[in-house]
Amino acid sequence: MNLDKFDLAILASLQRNARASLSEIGAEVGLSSTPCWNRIKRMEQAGVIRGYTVDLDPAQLGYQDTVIVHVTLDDHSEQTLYEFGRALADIPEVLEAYLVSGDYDYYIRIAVRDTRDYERLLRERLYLIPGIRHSKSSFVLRQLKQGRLPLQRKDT
Amino acid sequence: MNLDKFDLAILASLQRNARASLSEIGAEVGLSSTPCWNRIKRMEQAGVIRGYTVDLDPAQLGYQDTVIVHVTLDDHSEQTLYEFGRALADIPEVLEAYLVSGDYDYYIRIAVRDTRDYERLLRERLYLIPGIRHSKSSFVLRQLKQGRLPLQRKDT
DNA sequence: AGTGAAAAGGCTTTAAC
DNA sequence: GTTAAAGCCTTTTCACT
Repeated sequence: MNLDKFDLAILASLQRNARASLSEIGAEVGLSSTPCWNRIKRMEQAGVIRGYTVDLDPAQLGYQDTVIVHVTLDDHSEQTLYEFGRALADIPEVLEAYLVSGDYDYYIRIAVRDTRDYERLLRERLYLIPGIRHSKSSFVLRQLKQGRLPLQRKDT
Repeated sequence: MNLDKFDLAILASLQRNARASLSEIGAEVGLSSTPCWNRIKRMEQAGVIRGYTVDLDPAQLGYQDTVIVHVTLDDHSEQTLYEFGRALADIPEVLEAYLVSGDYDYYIRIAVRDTRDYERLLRERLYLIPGIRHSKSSFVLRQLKQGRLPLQRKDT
């Protein structure tokens, strides 16, 4: 899908505030609300826009800690991978999970209420998944950055 | 801040669709639009709601790959940490950065257009940051999960 | 606290450029 | 592709429970 500078400006505006009104967005990007609406619908249809969500403060919702877990599986068959993905999908505290190249097979980021909750999660959920050969946890001491996808034209 | 089941239901609704109207949210949670509006404003004020954003498809915006970089710094002084955080903040492709316990000091997730872009980023941006002792990159082969913070009462 | 109504404003469509 | 205008729906306030 081809996106011009107005589309990218609209996306950047939505990244900053997805609940802004169409006239606010239009004023930001230099367009009236009608073309903004048309462009947004087009991008939703095309799947460039996957949805709109809210940025919440984990600490105020009881999640004091973030843990990054590295996991290696016993074998690398498609079936094992699939089952591992399914098992992770069932654990609500798992916020991100990546299959990666390199020493470890998976990087998983989980939100935990505290260290007790972390211990419970590992014992009662993660370690019950069959096929885990090895895992290593790192507690997040500080989040240094939470960025948004940079939006600019490829040819600039 | 104390959140009751209605607050949590409103947040869950906003997680699913942050652009829903107040009447839609109200219908979902079993309230009229007025108390929904009041509760949302209260949660925005309190910082539970940090903002509203859009979920975009990175591939359609030209970012085909995700790389996770582990970085160790030369020393662990607060000043070095601060400067490293500042430098990362200036790199738009850095989407997440965590200071962690364990073998490595930082986990960084970056969005790259392709392997050439990755090489450029490392050489022209990341490796120019002073104080890096060691780093290791892992390419993401597949994203297995992208979850949202679980929202439920602590006492249930 | 919540509801419902009313005013103000914004969204979405149609039509015209 | 754009803008302008019309009708409708939503947001927001307010009075009342």
